[in-house]
Amino acid sequence: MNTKSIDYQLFSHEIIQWYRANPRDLPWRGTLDPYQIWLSEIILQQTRVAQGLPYYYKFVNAFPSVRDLALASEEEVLRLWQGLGYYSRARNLHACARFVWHELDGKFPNTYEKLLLLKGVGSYTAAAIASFAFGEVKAVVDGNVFRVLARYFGIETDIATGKAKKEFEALANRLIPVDQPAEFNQAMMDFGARLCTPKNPDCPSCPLQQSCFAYQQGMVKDLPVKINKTKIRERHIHYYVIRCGDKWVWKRRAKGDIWEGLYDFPQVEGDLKSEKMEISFPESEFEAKKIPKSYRHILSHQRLNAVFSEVEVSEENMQNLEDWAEEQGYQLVEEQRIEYLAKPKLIVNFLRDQGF
DNA sequence: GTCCCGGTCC
DNA sequence: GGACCGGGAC
Repeated sequence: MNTKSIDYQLFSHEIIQWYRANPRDLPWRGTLDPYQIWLSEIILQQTRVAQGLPYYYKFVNAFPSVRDLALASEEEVLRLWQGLGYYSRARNLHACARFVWHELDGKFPNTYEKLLLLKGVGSYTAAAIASFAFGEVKAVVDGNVFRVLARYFGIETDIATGKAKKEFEALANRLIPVDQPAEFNQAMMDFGARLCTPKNPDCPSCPLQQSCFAYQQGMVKDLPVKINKTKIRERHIHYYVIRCGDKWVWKRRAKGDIWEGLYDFPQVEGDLKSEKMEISFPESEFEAKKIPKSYRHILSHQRLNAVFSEVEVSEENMQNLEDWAEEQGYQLVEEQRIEYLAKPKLIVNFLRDQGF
């Protein structure tokens, strides 16, 4: 860190001044309702505002209060979350709403420490709710804050480490003014999202340029330091789309893999993109028709290569199919109910190509 | 296509 | 520290 004496007040003052002139107009700002603030923060975890915004509207519309969310089913919540990714957020959101409604008399915890005990609420989200809804003096540290502080103060600690988390939280909590914690937190995030951006930050119009370590040292593009060592796993999946009459065979994905709780199809997975990945039916031989188009679906840590085969089962084999599905833990779903299943993006894309 | 972005949990 | 998603910039 820059060891020259640090003017904490100058930094905080300038950030807040900048924010007052350049606030983002977001629907959850201006409310003090912890439910709406919590909802927006969970949706925005790992998600850009532009992507999260339509989901925020869908959710406040469908579930205007924590009670409405608590009384919904998990399937309903997952379906509304469909396409947003990181589905554990939706499962935790629902579990948390139930907890608040049934165990806490519908009242959100009102301190940072108590908020931290909620599922899906970590240090960032707890600080956000505590400061925005309850005026607690607790600094948020998200990706924006890491970047702004690393650049301005010249901190070279790898932000992927636990050490960095402690270090940046300590610094942010020294910077946050006791008389306007919420405004400071909003300001830091907006400043990082709109001016001090990851690529091509707008240094020429930055009010902190003169005292910014990175700018003065020509290190803006080198900070923050983030050592990415996530290795990407390649997977090959052969999906079987099995139909009988107007019923389709679906599989609810289990714990311990991607897309937990969402629906896709019976599948076989192989190391190579072998044509040999075949699903085994009990007795009858059903013909699988390969769909020519293959799909590549990229996650942060996996590359999925998916192919699909269609299996048309004649109606006289319905009972046979039902028995087999039951035994395998699959579900038969009528065609008109498919749109209500929560499905991964890959499956939504596939269905779209099939005309659904 | 390739690279980059981001909170919480286990 | 690694697993968890999808989209946007280039």
